[in-house]
Amino acid sequence: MEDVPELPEVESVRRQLHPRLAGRRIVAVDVEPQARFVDVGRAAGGRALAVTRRGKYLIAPLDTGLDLVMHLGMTGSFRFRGGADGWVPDAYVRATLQLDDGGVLDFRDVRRFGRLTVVRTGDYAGIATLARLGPEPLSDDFDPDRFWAALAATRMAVKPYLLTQRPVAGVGNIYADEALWRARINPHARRVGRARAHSLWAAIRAVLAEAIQREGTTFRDYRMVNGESGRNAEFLVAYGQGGQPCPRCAAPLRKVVLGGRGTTYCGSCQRR
DNA sequence: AGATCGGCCTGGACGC
DNA sequence: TGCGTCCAGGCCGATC
Repeated sequence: MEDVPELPEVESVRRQLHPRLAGRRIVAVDVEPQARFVDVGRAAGGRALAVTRRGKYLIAPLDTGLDLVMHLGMTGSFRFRGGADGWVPDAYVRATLQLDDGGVLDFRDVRRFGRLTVVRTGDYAGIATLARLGPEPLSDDFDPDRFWAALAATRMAVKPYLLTQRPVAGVGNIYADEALWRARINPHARRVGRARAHSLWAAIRAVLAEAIQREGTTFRDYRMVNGESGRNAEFLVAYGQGGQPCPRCAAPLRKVVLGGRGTTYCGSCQRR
């Protein structure tokens, strides 16, 4: 069971990172040499205008015509040194930003799946998933009929398709299982009609909005910038609940591998 | 072009 | 106790 950061976790990080980073000039950058860190040194000298989010990506536009694009991967977190939370850097700090107000921001990432990339403003062509990212689920751009059309246009099973980030941005393994359970859709389903697509559309929005209110799901690794855990884990009804009775119909929840990912669902009340 | 699959990376859980 | 093996998983790139 892994608490990989998805949209609610990344949004919770963004809300704490923005006030500390926006308006600050990045004085120096120190990254460990690694393929997943691309051109990060170019961020030095730029002033961060904001910290925004698209799907699971954090984006800090700089006043130098560049964007610092950040992805937490599986275990990534941002922490400031010298704060009230008592954070001190450990062996898992992979990158450090020095700010003009004396702030020192560490990017900690045990498994090194996180990515930091500096690109020209808005030029995401070299970041394939970001370039093809679907609409933000909690914005008006996420339209139920367009979502239905996207599901109808693929031959993939619905859950792996959600994980591609193309029909909608920011849904990962945990919230895909939760939303499919709530919409009563079997994750293997390859045909999703209009009414069911609309149910899934609503379920995705509800599941993500509730998780944001609880500042994300922490099992072990996920932390916000202030070091605190999210409070959503105890509200999960599908993910990680294999073998437990379905809260809706009491049949035991099944745990399978689908598209190479652990998947928990109710074989009784989630229909193909 | 869309779909599929292996690889990346590491600590922790598990088996003997 | 200690060692080996397996597992988790977002994204990317190669391949069909």
